[in-house]
Amino acid sequence: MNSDEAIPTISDAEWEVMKVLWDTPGSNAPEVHARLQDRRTWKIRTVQTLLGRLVQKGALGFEKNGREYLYHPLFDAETCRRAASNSFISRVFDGRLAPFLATFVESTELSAEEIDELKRLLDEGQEK
Amino acid sequence: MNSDEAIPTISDAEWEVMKVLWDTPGSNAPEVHARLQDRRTWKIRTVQTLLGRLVQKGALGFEKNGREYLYHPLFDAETCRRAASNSFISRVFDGRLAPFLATFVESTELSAEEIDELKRLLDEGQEK
DNA sequence: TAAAACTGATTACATTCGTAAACCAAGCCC
DNA sequence: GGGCTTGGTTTACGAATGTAATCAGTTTTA
Repeated sequence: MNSDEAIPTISDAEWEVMKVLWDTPGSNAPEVHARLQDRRTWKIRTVQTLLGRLVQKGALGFEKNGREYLYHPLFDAETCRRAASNSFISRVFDGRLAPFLATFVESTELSAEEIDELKRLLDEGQEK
Repeated sequence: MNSDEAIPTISDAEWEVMKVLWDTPGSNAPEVHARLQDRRTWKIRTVQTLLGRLVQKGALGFEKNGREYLYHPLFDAETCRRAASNSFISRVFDGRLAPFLATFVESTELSAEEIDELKRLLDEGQEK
């Protein structure tokens, strides 16, 4: 799994494809297409275009297996999510996490259970 | 301040302009340009284009003052940030906030002070 | 009052993105 | 063995984005 190279920028539509391949790496285009059925109404051509672009960007790799291509992520999900999060927080919240979290807390979009879970997470972080 | 209408989608570059106008609403193009000097090397033409697009999108309004236009946001910052955050979290984290926060906690990108602040925020949310 | 300076409007142009259709090669079916 | 099916490659095309240059109107200035 690559970790040194610059993490490519992944577009909205491309995220869906990446998520499928993190879940089941080594899928070919029809398989990815099938696994997106419930969320997106994309034609298989659309999925192939996205796969091709992700390969070009260096986000995906593939091996040929006979005439089919088996795609797999070149970066793990954590790495990509972290990069996207940092970029988002810095763009919208000037890099400050607290105001971001405050947005959710104040708008009561969090259940009591979620709040507990988040507090537990923070506790764990503090112990390290 | 508008709050009923659909919140427009604001692009990366446009966020910078919005942030200036939330800070000092009623600025004209040259003023916005000046306030961006430290962060961006945009020409004033670029800033004017962004202002125009934001007006078109319904994110900004303006009044004429003689020959100059004074721009002001039509949505408050909280509203826009919340919309952007929801969209981001649902795109990248399938709508679940905990994994997002875990990303930051695990990567030790948070100082002890920040963790304390976040916990305090969560406590406040819980009291409501 | 004619030129200079300031401000906004219109037009431009290359990239990226969303969404494919068209085209082509390799197996498979009869 | 010549289509039909399946899988991938190339090309397309409009909207959004980043980044302006040019044009035009107004006010100030020499």
